[in-house]
Amino acid sequence: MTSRDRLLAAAAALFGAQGYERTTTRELGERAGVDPALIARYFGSKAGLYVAALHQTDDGPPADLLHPGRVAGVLSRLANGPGPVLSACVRRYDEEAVQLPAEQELQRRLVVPLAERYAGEGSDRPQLRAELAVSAFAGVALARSAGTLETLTGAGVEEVADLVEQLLRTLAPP
Amino acid sequence: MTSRDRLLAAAAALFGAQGYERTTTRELGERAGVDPALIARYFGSKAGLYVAALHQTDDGPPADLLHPGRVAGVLSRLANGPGPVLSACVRRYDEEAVQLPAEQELQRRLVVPLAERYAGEGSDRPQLRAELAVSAFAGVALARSAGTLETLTGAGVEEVADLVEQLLRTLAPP
DNA sequence: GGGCCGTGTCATCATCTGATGACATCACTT
DNA sequence: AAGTGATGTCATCAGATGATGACACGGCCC
Repeated sequence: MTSRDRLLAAAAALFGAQGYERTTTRELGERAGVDPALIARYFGSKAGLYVAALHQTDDGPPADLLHPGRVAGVLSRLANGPGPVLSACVRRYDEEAVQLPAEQELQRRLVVPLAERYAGEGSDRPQLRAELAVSAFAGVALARSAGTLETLTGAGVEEVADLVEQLLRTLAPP
Repeated sequence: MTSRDRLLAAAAALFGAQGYERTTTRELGERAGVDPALIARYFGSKAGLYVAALHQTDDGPPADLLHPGRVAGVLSRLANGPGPVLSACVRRYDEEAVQLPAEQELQRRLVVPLAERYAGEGSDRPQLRAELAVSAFAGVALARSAGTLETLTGAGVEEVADLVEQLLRTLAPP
């Protein structure tokens, strides 16, 4: 594994677990077992590394959140941290070079698929409903991984996923 | 208005709009028209000022989110920023002196009232349902105020409030 | 060997941030 | 007038952070 790849892996882990601002280039370097100056060499800047890491975990055309098991899947994958995409949903970054790509990923991976489902089911304002559903889901997922709400954090994935799916379905009236 | 009060007002505004870490003592001082060193004098530290500001906007016994008009009320009050309490729902603070009081305020103002309503309506796991409802609400409110999701941010308060109330009611099965 | 390029190391910079302590100012009391 | 305490001002510190540029090493081709 090249140093570049090691940095990408460290970025995915640390940015995902702690968010962008709270992750320092020194932490990234240490985690990757690599000199932090290599971030500048390979990605130009910390923001560049963030964007590269964002586009790295790109697994094909995304399924919408109401696809069976998807909510539980995302929730359990969040055990190690909220991930960069959901974090972007509830907060605004100072640097445009970070904010814009994060917005696009959020739309592409979560909002658009859900909006298409809602539209297909004949709901009005499918885009609004989808964005509302995604932000509600993000709230639950982030709160769960933040640990601020003890009962929510302690509950099982299936139990939470069930309730969340009820919510998402509520937004698609027949 | 004393300098102390000016600092409290600035804290409520800036911490609410930008969050704790992204607000500097110099900003607080400038906003209050006061020397930043006074923060240390009156509140001991930046964290002390945060906690004081948190407990300041303490308006009696809080109504639960399903109280008519409450969702819309909170949403419209969030025009100037997410506020310190909701922000605490989805992120964890490094300093315990900040994290713990924020958790308590969140429970007292939003979770407990809703849990009592759910319990009164005979739902099982009322605490879990309440925490899930609050975190979902926080996600929507924060996303709306962050502006990451354009359609959600652009939608009217009443329209969003209607949909959110549907969500909260979904969590209380008859 | 000699030149060249990809890779990595290191020292260092400019900036920001929270905090501190010395000092000044002013009102009020004695 | 002298003392005292509350209030405010200022310079400055120590630490962290992102970024940069000079330099070293190693492989490779001519």
